[in-house]
Amino acid sequence: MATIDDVAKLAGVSIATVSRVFNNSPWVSEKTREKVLKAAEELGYKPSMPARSLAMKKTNTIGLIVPDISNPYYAEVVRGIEDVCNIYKYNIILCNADNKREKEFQYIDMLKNRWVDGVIFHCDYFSEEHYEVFKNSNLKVVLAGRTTKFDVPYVGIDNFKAAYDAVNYLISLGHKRIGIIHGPLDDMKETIDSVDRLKGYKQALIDNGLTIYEELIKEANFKYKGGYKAAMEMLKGEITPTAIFAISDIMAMGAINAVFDKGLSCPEDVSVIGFDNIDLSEATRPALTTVSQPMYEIGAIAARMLIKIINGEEINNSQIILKHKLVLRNSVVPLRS
Amino acid sequence: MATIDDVAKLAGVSIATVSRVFNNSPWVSEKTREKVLKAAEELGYKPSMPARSLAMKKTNTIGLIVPDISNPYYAEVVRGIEDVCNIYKYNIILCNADNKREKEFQYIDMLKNRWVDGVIFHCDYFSEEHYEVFKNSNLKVVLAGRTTKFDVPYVGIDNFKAAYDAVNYLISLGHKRIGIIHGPLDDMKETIDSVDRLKGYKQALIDNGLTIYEELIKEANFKYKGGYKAAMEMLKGEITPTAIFAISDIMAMGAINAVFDKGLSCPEDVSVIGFDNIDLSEATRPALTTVSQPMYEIGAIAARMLIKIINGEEINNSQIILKHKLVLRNSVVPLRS
DNA sequence: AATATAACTGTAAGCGGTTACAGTAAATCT
DNA sequence: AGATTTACTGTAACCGCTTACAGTTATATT
Repeated sequence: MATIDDVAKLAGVSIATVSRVFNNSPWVSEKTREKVLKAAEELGYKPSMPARSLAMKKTNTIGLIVPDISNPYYAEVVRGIEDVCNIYKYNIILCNADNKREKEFQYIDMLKNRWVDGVIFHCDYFSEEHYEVFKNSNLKVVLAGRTTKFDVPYVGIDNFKAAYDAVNYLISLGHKRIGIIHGPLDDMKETIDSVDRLKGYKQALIDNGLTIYEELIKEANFKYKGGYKAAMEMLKGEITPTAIFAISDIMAMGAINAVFDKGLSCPEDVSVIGFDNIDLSEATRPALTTVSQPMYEIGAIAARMLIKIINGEEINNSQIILKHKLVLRNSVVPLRS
Repeated sequence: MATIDDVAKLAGVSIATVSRVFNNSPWVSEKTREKVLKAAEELGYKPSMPARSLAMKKTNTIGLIVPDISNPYYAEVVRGIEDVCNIYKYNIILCNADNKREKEFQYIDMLKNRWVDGVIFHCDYFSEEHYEVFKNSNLKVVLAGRTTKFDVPYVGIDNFKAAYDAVNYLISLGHKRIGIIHGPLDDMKETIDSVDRLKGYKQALIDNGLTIYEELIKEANFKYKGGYKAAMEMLKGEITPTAIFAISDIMAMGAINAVFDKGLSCPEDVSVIGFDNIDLSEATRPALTTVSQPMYEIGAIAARMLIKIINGEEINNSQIILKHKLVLRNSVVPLRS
């Protein structure tokens, strides 16, 4: 690979001048600029990022930590991030934390050593420990799809409200025995999707004077099979639901199939409502009614915010709650009397 | 951030010694090693990757170019890559080429400037131009999920054979009017998934003495909606299929729903077979019969191969064809007579 | 004409590491 | 005891780039 020295030699100038040309410094005569560009062209020269990073203490790289890239929700968030990074010439180091705390910290460490300009962090729960680590390493960070009580920028949604709305909608259609399939709860800490959504569910029941049946509250793992099993158990119980709220679309797909495999029909016997509004949520039969999260925007806005922070620009509001909305399809109907 | 100098000073040794400690050189006394480690600990020192990359001309980074990360197929391949890179301490720069040639080349250029140690390239078609670019830049590359006639390492499957097997299976069950939903053909170049699978489809029909109906050959875009529309059109035609081969599971999901929405039933009236065996292929009702690709392995093996190449290890076979297999579920039944 | 200014260009010192080579002290050999 | 080897440690050059500062011209000002 040709280096800046080669170009300088061939163009008959100093390396400083070559550098200036490639950094669009205005203090270069047109003639020199052309000479340099021609020499560079001839040698196929492009500045070396590692060298440049070292000299400028800037890598034009951001780290991206997600729990599981094979989950369609995250994949869509990543698309949003990718698109804006592309515009601003940032590159992304992908870190799949595999839902493990330990791996998250490993990755944070690694990203720090790599001098990434910032990181977008999509975790299940932003703990005090996380906060400390980021603060001490003065790594710039913004949370995607997650909120927190700490003073850290984020862009997410109001999970409590979203769940509340979903359940309220079911109640408004006459449903009284409403089941929920949630995810791992992790000590009931706030700002965990599962916890907030479960709370929203309960609050909606309470506010409408309905009973909370523990038998209708099941935990699963955010996967298709988990949703299927949880729904199956619920349907086998004493108290059977007339509607099920699954806190991810994938789990809702499992629930719908469980309803069928139990010999019942959806939505006639049991309504099912999901969460996320992934691409495939319209592919189920019945098509899935769900709470839509703006996944792409979460990613895009988080990326844009991070880049602003990196550039030292002023941010008016660094804790952003995006709007969710109900997407009505066919998996939910009024309770038949 | 503490530098090697700080550590050297605090430990009372030279920077060379510190470097040796961090590179596990055997020529350091135990006492010195401990001193250095303690000093490093105290300062929170970790070697800077950019500096190290520059000095060693090695970044421990690989580039990963995929057409679309939000496609579950790629997501799974990426998981395989991620897992082995993690083991060997490589990091991944994610490049979403968005199915655009131009972006692919842009990314290749960028990866070169970043001195990545190698790239895993998952493209639709590995052209001569690609070949030249990689050869001239002497960037190490291995193709994932793609084969080529060029002398470039790859790990993929035999798409022709896989499609042939799928269609042959349908024929063995008595089907004669078999439709196919393929993807973009791009001038019928070989080693493009769509082209090879379409050829396999045709060959199976020919070898069994069956007619090829042009009306039963539809193009779509590898998405759910595309599969739905293509199937819909096919079912509205003069000659209606008794079985449909969709060359991706997502499109097969669309096809199944099209069958239902046409007032027919699957598999009783129309059998549907997919391709890939993504996670959700068991979530459809009927559960999808499909040709399984070892997606995770494609990624994992490609990554392992690339790392070997980077390390200059000898590779006995650098063009690997993995086995596909039929996964029989419920969306295909024998033709009723 | 002498001086000040503007418009460039080059020199050299970093950035934070690695590593060839040289140097030193202790241990072993003859 | 002197020579040789072993085990470690330090010096300094280098990786490819940026940039402060110091020139060097050419042009404008007085």
